Amino acid sequence: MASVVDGNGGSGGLVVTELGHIKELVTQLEVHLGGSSSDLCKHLASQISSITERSISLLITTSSLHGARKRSADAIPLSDASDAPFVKATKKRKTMGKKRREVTMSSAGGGADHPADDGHSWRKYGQKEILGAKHRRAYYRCTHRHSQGCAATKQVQRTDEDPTFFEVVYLGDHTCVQRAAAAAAVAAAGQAAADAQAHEHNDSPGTRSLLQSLSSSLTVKTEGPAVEPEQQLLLGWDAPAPAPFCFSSTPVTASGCLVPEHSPFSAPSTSDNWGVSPATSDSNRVVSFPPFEVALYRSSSCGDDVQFGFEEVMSALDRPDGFLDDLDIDVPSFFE
DNA sequence: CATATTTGACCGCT
DNA sequence: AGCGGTCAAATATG
Repeated sequence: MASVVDGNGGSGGLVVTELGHIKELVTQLEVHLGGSSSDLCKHLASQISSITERSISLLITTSSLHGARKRSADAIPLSDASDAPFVKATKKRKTMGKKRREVTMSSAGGGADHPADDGHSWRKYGQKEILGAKHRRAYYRCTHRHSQGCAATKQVQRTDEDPTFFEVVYLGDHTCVQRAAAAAAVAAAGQAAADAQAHEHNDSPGTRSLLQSLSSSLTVKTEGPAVEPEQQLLLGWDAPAPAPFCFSSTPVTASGCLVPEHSPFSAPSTSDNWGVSPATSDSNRVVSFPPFEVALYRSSSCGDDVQFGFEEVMSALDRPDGFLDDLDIDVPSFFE
């Protein structure tokens, strides 16, 4: 399932969070069981199922990290998300202790040779054949490494199982101010959506790939090649919220990431909890986000930004250092 | 010309 | 010694 791994041992915390969600959902389900809305019950049930799967997967992934942390070649994980060893210290900078986050995502629209844009600008600095892997791994660093000393890097590698998916490992936090890119992405998405709306049967490849790119950039790959929209929720997003990102001016429904047109927020019942960023210059385009993780974990990395690229949100899902460490559990022993 | 990518060499770790 | 990660010169791109 959701292959998002926090290398600082936050998985236990995530699992706890997920289990909390499950409990909450079960409670709701109980309330509605005798009631009128069988649809609601179905919805809740599928939420529970989906979150449970995520939790299980988290546990599996984590235990494979714990148990087979030596070399990647012999540690073929159940999910394809953890085949890389921990980043090792090399020449210049110690990378040990960097935050590590793994995401599996589909290729940018139409099977490009790179995953969808994540809102940051990256500069490739190397690639390597990796033992035991079918595809080479590419290494990227933040474009602003020199100008702003941003130490964020990422590694991108096609998965063995499905070459249209990429495993992306993010290392370190962005310390750069990267608002332009995110704003551009949002604006572009809004523009593309506006275009699509204007010409109803717009099939222009440019627009399509832009939208595809956007939507796939917002998808955390879960278990298999075929991903249910229900399962594409990012870890920890609150239950009834259908999508991690909502662009109020984008009427396109793609992969459950974008919302129906007239409702600014598609979350039916909890939308009033959502934080709303007021800040795109165009008042028509508003980025909204569920309050929970973003409010709680939105950390330091990019300052006071009001918009969230994919990376920002993934970052927001991370706990600040030390936070919830007390809740960290020894997953393998927890399982036994 | 500035900036990005490619690619073999290099380095540190196991 | 082998591997993965990075450097940096050469090359490509705009």
